[in-house]
Amino acid sequence: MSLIETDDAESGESISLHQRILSDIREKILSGAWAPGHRIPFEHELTAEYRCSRMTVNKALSQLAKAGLIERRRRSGSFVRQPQSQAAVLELHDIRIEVEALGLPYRYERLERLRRRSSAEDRALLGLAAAGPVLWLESLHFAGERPFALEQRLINLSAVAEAAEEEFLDIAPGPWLIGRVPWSEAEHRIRAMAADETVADALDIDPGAPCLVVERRTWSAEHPVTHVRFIYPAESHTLVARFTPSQG
Amino acid sequence: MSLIETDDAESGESISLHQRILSDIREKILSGAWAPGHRIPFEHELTAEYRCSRMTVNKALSQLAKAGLIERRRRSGSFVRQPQSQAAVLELHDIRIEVEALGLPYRYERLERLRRRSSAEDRALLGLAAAGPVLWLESLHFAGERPFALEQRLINLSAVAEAAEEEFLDIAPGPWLIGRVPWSEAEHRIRAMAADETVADALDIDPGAPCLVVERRTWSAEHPVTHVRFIYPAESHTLVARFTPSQG
DNA sequence: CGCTCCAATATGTATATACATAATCGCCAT
DNA sequence: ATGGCGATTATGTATATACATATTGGAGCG
Repeated sequence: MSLIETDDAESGESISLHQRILSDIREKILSGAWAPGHRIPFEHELTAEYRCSRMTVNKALSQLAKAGLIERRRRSGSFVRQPQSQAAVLELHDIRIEVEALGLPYRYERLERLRRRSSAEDRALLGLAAAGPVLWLESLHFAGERPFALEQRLINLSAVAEAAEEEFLDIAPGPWLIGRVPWSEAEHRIRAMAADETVADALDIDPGAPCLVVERRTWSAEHPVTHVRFIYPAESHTLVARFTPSQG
Repeated sequence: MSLIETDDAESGESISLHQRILSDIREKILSGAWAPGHRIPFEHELTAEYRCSRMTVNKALSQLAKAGLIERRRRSGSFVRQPQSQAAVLELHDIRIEVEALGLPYRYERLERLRRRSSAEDRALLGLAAAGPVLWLESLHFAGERPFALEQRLINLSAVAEAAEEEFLDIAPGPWLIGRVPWSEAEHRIRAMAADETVADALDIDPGAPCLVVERRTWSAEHPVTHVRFIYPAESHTLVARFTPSQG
């Protein structure tokens, strides 16, 4: 139990009150129950509803505002903002961070791991001139219960020999590579794609449903290191890149 | 000035203390002054340094932790995490240039032009607080014979009054705006979408076909200027962003 | 009628305090 | 030595309070 006894019947959870307010409101917005433009209850009303102090409510609302889900206006209240789909920032390399930024529990699952000599297609993807050993990995990233992204990755074993020893069962290839291999150059390709049967199956969506595909090739000092393809269900994901010409 | 007088000589800024602590620490990390693994000062030390309460420091550190810049461990302190925040900045693209880079003849066609008072939806898209006049434009960009992209644009006439005089029959809104209105901030949202009937009709593709949607909001000195949505048929377009880590 | 100015109101930021929780350090007994 | 256990410590979350700030709506005046 927490500091204060909220004498809810439904509790049993050990999450903080702050987290509960946050996810309650987020759910109302994402489910569409509170449409864009809707005024969400005032802080003092939520204070009464959750029987907590204004600071706690304020912290939750401020967080939602910073996440871009709501907009706060003095003297007027807080309002649901436009986009249904939440933001994952293009700068983030790490899907775990993207998912956790959404306030959802993250889970990683390796589907397949295959060591082989590079095919012509592999070499095209990696930008390799000569044949050599590569590692093929397929994994799923979950946000809560739902698949968040399918990852298909090639690692050039000539550049990262140690990868051959790693099973990638407990750690995703992305975080593993970072820190081990400093990258000197990267290239992103972003496009839309209809889910084929394999992808639809993995992501638990309908075949033909639109997906966002982000492919990244990375080089370390002229040597191709990895090629990775992230496939996101369209409705679950929007890339956001925000920038100012001079300073952030 | 704020609630407390920090009697700094360097101030003059009206930013909150919380913001200052945040950006101070962020800067130390991003500049490399505090390397990954470095233990940043304890909350009570920062409390002394900034002459503020623990809550204020705590809020700033929690925020940095949520952003993934630092890691917090009970009884041990807070530590700098992996730095690699790579900004994948997309260029503000000019469709004419994209098309001509493909070696195809470019053509522009204005479909619709409507001056109106901003609806709630318009204000949400533009990020406007108050109502005011806006200009709605729908245009098609062709590569050779085929539609290359559908453009749907809102211009905030309170910020760019001259736009009301322009018909946009011979010049696309993008090039027109550039140079006339210096932008201070921009935000890209990229996602996949299934073409609805209107879009499918305009782009001459099948309804339900996957499309790449690029939305951009632009501000000029805090004032929302324009919101534009480019819709590309999936098979015709891939965004490419190539970059090297500038530093850190 | 329209303009100014003031009070009311909701959010923004900070304070001081309290207790919970997790991890570590060191003491002590076996 | 060594294994357990309590004290210490840093963070986590919540409280109540205070005052700042921006904006809206209305009263009052020319």
